[in-house]
Amino acid sequence: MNGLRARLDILRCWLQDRQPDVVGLQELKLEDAQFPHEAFRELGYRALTHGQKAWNGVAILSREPAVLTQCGLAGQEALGARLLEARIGELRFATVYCPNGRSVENPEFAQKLIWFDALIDWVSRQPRDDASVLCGDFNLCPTALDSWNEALLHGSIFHTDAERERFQRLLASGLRDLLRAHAPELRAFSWWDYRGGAFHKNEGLRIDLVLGSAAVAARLKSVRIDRDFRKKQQGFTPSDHAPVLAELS
DNA sequence: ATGGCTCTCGCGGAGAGA
Repeated sequence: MNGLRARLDILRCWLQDRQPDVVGLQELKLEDAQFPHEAFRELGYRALTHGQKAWNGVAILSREPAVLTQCGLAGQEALGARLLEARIGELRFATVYCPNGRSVENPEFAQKLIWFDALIDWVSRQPRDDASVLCGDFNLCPTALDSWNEALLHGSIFHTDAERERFQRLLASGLRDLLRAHAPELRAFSWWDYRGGAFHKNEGLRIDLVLGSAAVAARLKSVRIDRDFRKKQQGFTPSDHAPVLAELS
């Protein structure tokens, strides 16, 4: 996202073009009082928000009424506003902005792992038979297939065994990586660095994921990464992340 | 990738992102 205020125009284009029912947003970089509810209301969406000044921040947009069920990850508030969950009809929908970690040597990396442990605890306590979705910016590549250059980057940030072990524990708690459920061997990225022409060289990472419970996976029709919106749209600067779209029956 | 963009805060340039 890189800031909702800076990306509101291109987000509006995307909502109008793709017409999603429910959306998870990450990296709002604004306080709740600054959230542009009216802009979304005009497009038919209501919003739940968990923001903070300048950094982080998550939101859920929906056409149907949403009931807030979780705001923030318990015990991890010091790492910022990074988790929000709501019930929308029969669907439990959570979105996360997982910590970056900066580098393996940085103290923030250890904090990232602890944050993931808290996320796994929270997910593990949820009912197994729910239709539930957990989506967002996970700031890790689940497997070698999800990186443009595993040989170069293995062991560095997003590519460590410690991060991947956390991700496997999330899956073990009863979630499927929906893009992999739909396309086990597909090489597809969701993020490309702004610098050095990385997008045009397809030097990207798949770090933006939609996870779903068995009940959701059974209803899965398609998942795709909306690469077109990593490009400039109507003169509006894109995020360095592309949206990920999952279609359920 | 030893950091070549693009944000935020706040009025210059530092810090964060991934």
